[in-house]
Formats: sequence, structure tokens, C-alpha cells
Amino acid sequence: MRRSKAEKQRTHTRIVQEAVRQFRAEGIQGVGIAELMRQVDLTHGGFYAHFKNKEALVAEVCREGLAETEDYFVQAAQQAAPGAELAAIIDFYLSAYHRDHPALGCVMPTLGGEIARHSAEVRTAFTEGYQRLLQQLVPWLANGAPEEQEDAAMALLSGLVGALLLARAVNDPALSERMLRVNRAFYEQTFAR
Amino acid sequence: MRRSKAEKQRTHTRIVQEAVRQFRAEGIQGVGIAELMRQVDLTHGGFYAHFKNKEALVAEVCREGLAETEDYFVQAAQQAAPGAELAAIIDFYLSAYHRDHPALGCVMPTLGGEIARHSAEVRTAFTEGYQRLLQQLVPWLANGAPEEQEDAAMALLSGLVGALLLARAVNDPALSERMLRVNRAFYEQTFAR
DNA sequence: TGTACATCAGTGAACGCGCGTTCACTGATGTAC
DNA sequence: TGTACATCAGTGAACGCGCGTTCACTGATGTAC
Repeated sequence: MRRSKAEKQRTHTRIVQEAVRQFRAEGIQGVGIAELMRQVDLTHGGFYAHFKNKEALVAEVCREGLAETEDYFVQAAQQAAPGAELAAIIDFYLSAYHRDHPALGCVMPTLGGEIARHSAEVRTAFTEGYQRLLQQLVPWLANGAPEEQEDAAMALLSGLVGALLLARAVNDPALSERMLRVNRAFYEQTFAR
Repeated sequence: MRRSKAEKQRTHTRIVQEAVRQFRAEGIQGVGIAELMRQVDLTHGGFYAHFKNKEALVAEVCREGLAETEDYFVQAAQQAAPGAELAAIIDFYLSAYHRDHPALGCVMPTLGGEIARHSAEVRTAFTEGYQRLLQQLVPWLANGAPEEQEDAAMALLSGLVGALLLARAVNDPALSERMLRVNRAFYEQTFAR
């Protein structure tokens, strides 16, 4: 039953992509290897031909998940009118669509709490993805020393994450809507140049 | 083996307090009823004399956890010099101690992601606690229409939550320290009056 | 106030189930000649 | 290029374990008289 190298690569990618989706929807602890592999049309034993253990998958999920968010930031900025790049990123991140589709969205609000409890391997993968995301925001922030721009990006990014997290946790649609709206306005007024 | 009403009440409180602590440290899914009850010197069967099911406990944990954070906010403000109340709350929330002791800290960064996936019962408890927390911040925000003060409190609160979440997830101590410092400075400059 | 009985907090065995991981096996792929 | 053999992606049974919940039971507490 051995498969070609190319096919193994494809299978590997499919496992990671399905894991990113499922982890965001159900949490890391909420997803079992057997169910994950079933969704990829494989049996659970095969998992260990691709990953040393579940923890190694979690690390890859961090990388993949944060890279996806990075792509979304780049796309939002590209499609925005000149000067409106940062507002476009903020509007995308704090949209009702993003709030209502955690399985398709950023891993930071969905998995951040769990990741803090995981191994150094996982947290290092997270840290690297976070730093790249930060650099993606820097070009759109007010002129100044690079360090000041990074500082601003850090404040903005954690604000976005917290706002989305809380907008999802809360059970009152009007309140949730208000949280998104208020935070969009706050970050656009504070950081848009 | 029946116990007095007062003793049942005391037991109930002990279960909830131990659950708040364990949930913050290990996540909701990371804590089992048996282990929880063992820490309270009871057997797992007795759990159901106090709670319909685990979900009912989670709802109580939300209430208790957010009430604790509310108390901390009140205390921080009381102990602060006049005019420095908001800075004191921000400094407390974004302290290295708070980051390093999630078991003793706010439930929003630790449990927020999981709570978003829980029942209406749990999310309603969370929503009520969140609203009370918000009102605790309002008095310390810039004068203006009550709605504007609430808006500012919402932006501040989600920023605090996101910053603590990320400062814990990241694996680089210098970066984590910088995240706390930058966010403290940002929120104090933006909101302190 | 004292007695008889119902209530029920807590015990501990048992339920079915899913978890992460291991392992002997299969047969197609990759490689050495 | 063709053949012989080693490799290894994926299978599926099995491992020990912990999960949430139920339930018959116990004996002290609460209550009705």
C-alpha cells in the first residue's frame, strides 16, 4: 500500500488543512486523531507516518493557521483603496462573517488560550507566525521609528484578537455587533493614517 | 451520609472554586469530574447532587470567575492614588504576575475561546459577567455620554484580554514582556484621564 | 420535647464511549545492480 | 532497461486509560406529629 512521495506530500497537506479547520471549530482537545483521519478518508494508524504525535500536528496547525491569516491581511490590503489598507484589514478581521465562521478564521482567538498550555514546540511555531503577522501590519502604521511602528502593530493585533474572542463568547447579538463596531471604529481612528 | 444544608452549601462553593482554578489552568475540556472531586475530597458520584451536568458547572464557573476579576478591578482602583485608578487596573491586568499565574487570573483569556463553543446557558452567564465588568471600568473613563464611556470600556477590555492571551501564548520571554509593556503604555496613554 | 419516618448528600461500582499510541501486516514505490 | 529487493504509506486490531453520567445504597439530617 505504499504511496508515491508526491502523494504522501498531498496527504500530509490534506491532514493539516483538515486539522486547522477542525481545531478552529472544536478546539485542539475537541478533535480526535481517528475522527480527523476519517475526514481525510484514511484510518487513524496512518497518522503516525506523518507526525511523531498529536503535538507535532498542533505545531504545524499553528504555522499553517497563522500563514492563512497573513495571506488574508495581504489580500485585504491589496484590494483596498490606497491609504485605506489598514482599515480594510481591521474591517475584515472584525467582520460579522469572521466572527460567525471560526472554522475559516484566525487561529489566535480560537486556539490562543489552548496554545498557551502546549509544548515549547507549539508555542515557538505560534511565536514565529505571530511575528510575521506583526510585520505584515507595520507598513500601514504611522511613520516613525520601526520600533514604534511595531509597538503600534502589537497593540492593534492584540486588540483585534481580544475583540473577536469576546464578540464570539458573548450570547447577545446586539452586544456582539456593538463590540465589533466599536472596536473597528476605535482602531481605525487610532491607527489609520 | 446526608449532610446539613449549610455543609452542602459549603461543599458547593468548594467545588466551584476548585473548578475555576482548574479550568483556568487546564481548560474546561482538560478537567474531568473525577479529578475535580478528588481535589475537593469527595467522590465523583456526589457531583450530581450539586450540578445537573458539567455544563451547569461551567456556567457557574463563568459567573464566579468574572466576579473575581470584577473584585480585582475594584480593589486595584481603591488602592490607587486618586486619578490613577484606570492605570492601576491596566497595570494589574497586564502584569507579569497575572500572565504567569493563569490559574489565579481572569477567565476571559483562558476560557474565552472554549466558552464561545459552549451552550447558551454558559454564554449567557459569561455575557452577564462581562457586562458587569464593563460597568466597573466606566467610572474611570473620559467624561462624555454614558454610551461613549461604555464604548471606550469595551475597546479597553478586549484589548486587555487579547494582550494577555498573546503574551501567554508566545514562547519568547522578551517578546512577551514587550507585549505587556507596550499594551500597558498604549491603553494608559489612550484612556487615562 | 421526643419519636417515627422521609429526604437526600455523598459513596463507589458500572455503563458505553472515545482518547492517543503501538504494532504486525499489505503491497505499491523506490532503488541498487 | 529489467530484475530483485528494501522501504514505507496506509490498514485495522489492540493497548490502557479517562471521560461524563447513572444508580443502588448508606446513614445523618430535616420534618411532621
